Amino acid sequence: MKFEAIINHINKFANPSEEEIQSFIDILELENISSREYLIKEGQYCNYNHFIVKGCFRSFFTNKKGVEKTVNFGIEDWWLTDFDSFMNKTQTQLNIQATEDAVILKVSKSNLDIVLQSSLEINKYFRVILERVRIADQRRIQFMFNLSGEELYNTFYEYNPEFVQRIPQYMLASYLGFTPEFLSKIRTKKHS
Amino acid sequence: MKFEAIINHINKFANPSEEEIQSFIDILELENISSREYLIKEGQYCNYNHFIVKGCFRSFFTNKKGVEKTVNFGIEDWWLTDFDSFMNKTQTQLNIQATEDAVILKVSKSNLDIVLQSSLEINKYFRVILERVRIADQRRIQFMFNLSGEELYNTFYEYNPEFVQRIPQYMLASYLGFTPEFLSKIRTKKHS
DNA sequence: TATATTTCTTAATCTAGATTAAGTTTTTCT
DNA sequence: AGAAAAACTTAATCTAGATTAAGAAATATA
Repeated sequence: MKFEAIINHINKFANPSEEEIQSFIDILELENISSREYLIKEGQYCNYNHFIVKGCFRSFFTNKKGVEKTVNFGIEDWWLTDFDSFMNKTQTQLNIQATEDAVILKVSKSNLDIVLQSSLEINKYFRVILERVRIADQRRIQFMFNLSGEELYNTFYEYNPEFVQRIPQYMLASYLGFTPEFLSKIRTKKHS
Repeated sequence: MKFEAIINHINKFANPSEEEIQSFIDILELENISSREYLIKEGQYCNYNHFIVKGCFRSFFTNKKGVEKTVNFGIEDWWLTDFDSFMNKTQTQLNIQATEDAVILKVSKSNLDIVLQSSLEINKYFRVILERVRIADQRRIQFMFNLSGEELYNTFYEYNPEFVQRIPQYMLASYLGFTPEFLSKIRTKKHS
């Protein structure tokens, strides 16, 4: 059923009782999102955290020159939100957009806070996830520092071959921190 | 006394009982670190997380060309470790070094896990801290994408004027992602 | 199945920041 | 206080990747 993915995910990182699972499930809202639809848009208040059951999203902002910069991707079993807006109730600078038809489970900050007030294991679940996100962020920062554009692409391709097929190249270029033209140059080089 | 800083910090983000605080305090080890001493070195297993009571640290790795790249700084009231090594029991690629005489409280993974097994509020404390770290990491990634070297320096200076005095410029340059020579150029421009 | 829109490629030119190298200033240690 | 080490500056040259522009493929829509 519809909560299978999230329950499996929770059980992978914590050991909640039936009641703890139930209290969490009760506050989730299922939603279908079409390709290119937005979960949140720049300027809004991001009151939800979103668990991706199916599909792919990107978060991006538009810089001074009007160029879209992809900050993150999210696929199945990832949580996606703008934490700054979600936690601090500030206006978000990010857009989160579906890159394909998707299904999500969303949870509001206020409901989540209530559950986190009384459930040790749900706290643990989010703590562990955040630890893993921290590791990923640190690794990404290290890569950005250490690798040339070409090495970044090759490394990304090596670890996520199927994902490269799943998204437009210009989004990947933006995520890796360079222009689509330069990515095109790299790919020509690689495949010849 | 010696646990004042950490207790205040915990109470800022969670609401632990006396017993929860005590169970956590019991597993902390106080340590004095001299300037330039290492908390961990590349190749070691990083079994501790470190809370900085006093002083300043930098974490860095050495790239293929032998150049040191500063990944993070930590000052009073920050936790510092290599999460990848700490969580996954892998060899760390990072060095964590004191940039001035320091006092830390360290906690081993195994002891921390025991406390986290039974204390909701200590789980919450670390979850909330990690949420804040996530926000900082995301902001940093956005800055790295969006700002020129000069803008990066000016922004950093604006938000951390006192900190710029506290560390050698070449570490800051490395943290911001460019060379000390380029930072020198920027500063000449700024102050003339 | 044709047309419009989006995405990708190629190539010429340009620029932010790297590299190298030498000299200067500051800090540390005895 | 003096020597050695560490940190910072300046300037010339070089390069990875940006920018601009125009055309070609691929996808979506009618």
